[in-house]
Amino acid sequence: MLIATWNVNSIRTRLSQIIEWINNVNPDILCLQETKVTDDCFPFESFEKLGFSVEVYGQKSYNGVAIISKIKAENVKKGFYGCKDYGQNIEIFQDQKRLISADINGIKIINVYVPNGSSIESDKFEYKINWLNCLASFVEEQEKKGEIICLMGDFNVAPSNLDIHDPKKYEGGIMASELERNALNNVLKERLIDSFRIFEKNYGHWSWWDYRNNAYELNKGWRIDHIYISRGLSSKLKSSVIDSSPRANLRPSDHAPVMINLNLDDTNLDFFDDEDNFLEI
DNA sequence: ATGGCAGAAGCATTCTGA
Repeated sequence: MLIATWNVNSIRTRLSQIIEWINNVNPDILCLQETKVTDDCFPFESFEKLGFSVEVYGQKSYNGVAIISKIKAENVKKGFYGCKDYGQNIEIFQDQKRLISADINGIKIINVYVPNGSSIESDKFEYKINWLNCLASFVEEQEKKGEIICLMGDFNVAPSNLDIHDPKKYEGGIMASELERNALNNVLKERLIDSFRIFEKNYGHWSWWDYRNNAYELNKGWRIDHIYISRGLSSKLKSSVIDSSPRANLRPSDHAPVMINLNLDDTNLDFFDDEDNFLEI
């Protein structure tokens, strides 16, 4: 089963590119961020005529998330709920449509568009940290219920300096600060694994390139789009890749899709064989 | 160091993104 995430930076502007990508890659689940449309304007038919079901949680101009899936999503929930450890009222997050979750194939799919935060000094930065803390509580509750989780999306955080083309230049700044990394690690704890880092340990793999300064042509990128999976799913994980090819399109999104392949059929796939040390991360 | 680019709203220019 192929599961993908892609910040498309406007579903309407990117629609033909997304359809082309689906036809090439044939994902089973595609989580989108920054759709930038109200739900009544979402182009449902373009996906439904390809046999996908569509769940959306959008707003005008900003944010917006969607789950496109071959198997119909069950128990679809829009926004945070049940964040018991989070002290503040979750109502403050409801006006920004940044999270949608659903059950597909026995997996709790959680699709997030984490706030950017603007700059460390900004009020938006505080909002970002609070949002991540609320997400930590949300994931905690899901885990307590015994859910097997696949948490993916645009996190707007580079987990380590290996995930930034010039870590010295951006050290301590937005998407690279210790506060953000700690907040992200508090979401993951020991329960969720960065699927990409199971296979690739080295510097030099990006999911986002700034539109400015020829960043894509110069390959000056960041890895800020992630797919995190429950440890219990790790034995099913066959691959995790960033498909940078759509970033070379005319009028591209500034983000590339990221995807994993899960082998849900073969329950005997041994993840800890003699050659591999995948979980030593 | 600064501004560079892109999208939406809406029709000039501002806001936001990362």
